[in-house]
Amino acid sequence: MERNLKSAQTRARLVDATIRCIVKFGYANTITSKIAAEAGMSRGAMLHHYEFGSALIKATIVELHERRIRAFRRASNTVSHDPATMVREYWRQLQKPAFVAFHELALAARTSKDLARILHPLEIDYRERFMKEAVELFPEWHADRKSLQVAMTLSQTLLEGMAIKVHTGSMDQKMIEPMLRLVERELYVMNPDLKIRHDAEATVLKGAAKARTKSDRY
Amino acid sequence: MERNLKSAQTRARLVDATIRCIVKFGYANTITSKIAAEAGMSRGAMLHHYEFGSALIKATIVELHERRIRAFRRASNTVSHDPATMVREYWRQLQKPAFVAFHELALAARTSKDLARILHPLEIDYRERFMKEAVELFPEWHADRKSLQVAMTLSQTLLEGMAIKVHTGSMDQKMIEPMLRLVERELYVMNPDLKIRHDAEATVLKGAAKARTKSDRY
DNA sequence: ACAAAAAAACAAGCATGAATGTTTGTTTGG
DNA sequence: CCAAACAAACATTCATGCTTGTTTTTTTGT
Repeated sequence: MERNLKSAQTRARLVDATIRCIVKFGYANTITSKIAAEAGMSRGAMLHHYEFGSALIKATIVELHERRIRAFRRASNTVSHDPATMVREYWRQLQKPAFVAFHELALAARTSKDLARILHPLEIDYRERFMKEAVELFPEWHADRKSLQVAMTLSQTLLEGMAIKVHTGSMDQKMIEPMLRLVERELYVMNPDLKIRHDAEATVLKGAAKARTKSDRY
Repeated sequence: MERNLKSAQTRARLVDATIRCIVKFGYANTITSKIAAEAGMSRGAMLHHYEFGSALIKATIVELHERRIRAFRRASNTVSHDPATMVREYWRQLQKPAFVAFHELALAARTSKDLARILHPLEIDYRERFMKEAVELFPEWHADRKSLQVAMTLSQTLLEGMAIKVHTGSMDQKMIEPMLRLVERELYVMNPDLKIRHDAEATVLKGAAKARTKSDRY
C-alpha cells in the first residue's frame, strides 16, 4: 500500500507536469524530456512509471476529464442556483490551465486516431453528465427540455468560444465583461420560470425608454 | 513577367497544398515532405520556391488572412442586409478548410513566438476591418456602437465556437440548427431599428397583460 | 532566326539535430 | 537482500536544410 501510494504520487506529479507542459509549450511541443524536467526527475525515471509517452498522455487526458467534471459540478453544486453566479463560476474554471490543455488535446485528436479513441468516449460521457446535471439544476425547465438544452449549449459554446479567443489573442479583453452579462441575461430570459417576472419588469422599463425616445426626437 | 507568373502559380499550388495538409494532418504533423507530395512536386523543388519551411507557412498564413477577409466581405456584401442570411453565409464559410487551418495556426501561435509575430498583426487588422464593415452595414446601429460591437462579437464567437466544437466532435449535430436560429433571433432583437418595431409589438401585448393584471386585482 | 549561354525549375542524396524507446547501471527503502 | 525507483548512455528513426546534379525555359549574340 505504501509502495503503491508513493508510486501513485509520482504518477500524479508526472500528470501535473504534463498538463503544465501542454499549457506552456503546446501539445505538439510537449516532449518527454521536458515533462521529466518539469516533474523534477530523469527521463528514465519517468519511463519507469509510464512505459511509453503515449501512456502518460492517456493518463493526462483521463485526469483532465475528471477535473472537467468536477469543475462543472462545483459550478452547479456549491453556489446558489442563480444563473449569473453559475456563469461567473464556469468562466472562472475556463481560465484554468486544465481547459487550455484540454482544448489542445481536443484539437490534436482531430487528426490523431490514437487520441480520438481516448477522447471521444469521454466527450460523450461529459455531454451526458452535463445535461443530466442541468436537468436536476433547473426543475422549472422540465416542461421544455429542448429549450433547456439550447440554453446550456449556448452558454457552454459561447463561454468556451470566448476562452479560446482570449487565449489565442483574438478577442478584445474589453468585450469579456459585456459578453458575460449577455450570457447571464440570455439565461435569465430563456428560463421559463424567471421569464414571467422578467416580462413584468420589462413593462415598467418600456415606459421609460419610450419617454426618452420621444424627447430625443426634438 | 511570364516567368514571374509561372513561379507565382507554383507558389500558390504550394500554399494550397499546405492548407490541405494542415486540415488533413494538423499543423504539428504538416511536414515539408507531405506538402511537396500533396503539391505533386519534389521537396527540392519546393525548397527552391520557399527557402525554408517557415517561409511557406508564413505565406500560407497571409493567404488564409486574405481569404478570411474576402469571406466576411462576401457574407456582408453580396447578400441582402438581412441578418438571418448573413448568419447562414458566415456559418457556411466556417465549414471551409480555410477556417480549420486558420484555427490550427492560431492555436499553434499561442506557444510559438514566430507564428505569433506573423498572426498577431493580422488578427488586429481583421478585427478593425470586421467592425468597420459592420458599422457600414448597419447604419441604424450608429447611435449605439457599443451595442453593435457586442452583437458582432456574440455572433462571431458563438458561430466560431460552434464550428470548433463541431470539428472536434464535441457538439451534437442536432443542436446546430437551433443554435443558428438563436443567433438570428438575437441579432434581430438587439438591432435598435428592428427593436422599435419589436418593442411596439411588445407594448401591445403588454397592454393586454396589464389589463389582465389590473382586472385580476379585483 | 537560331544556336549558345544563362537562369530558373525541378529532383535526389547527404549530414545534422532532435525525439523516442531500449538497455544497462546505480541508489534506496522495506 | 531484493525489488522498486531513479539515472545515464545508446541506437533508431525522422524531419530539416543544404548541396549537388539534371532538365526545362528564357535570354542573348550574331
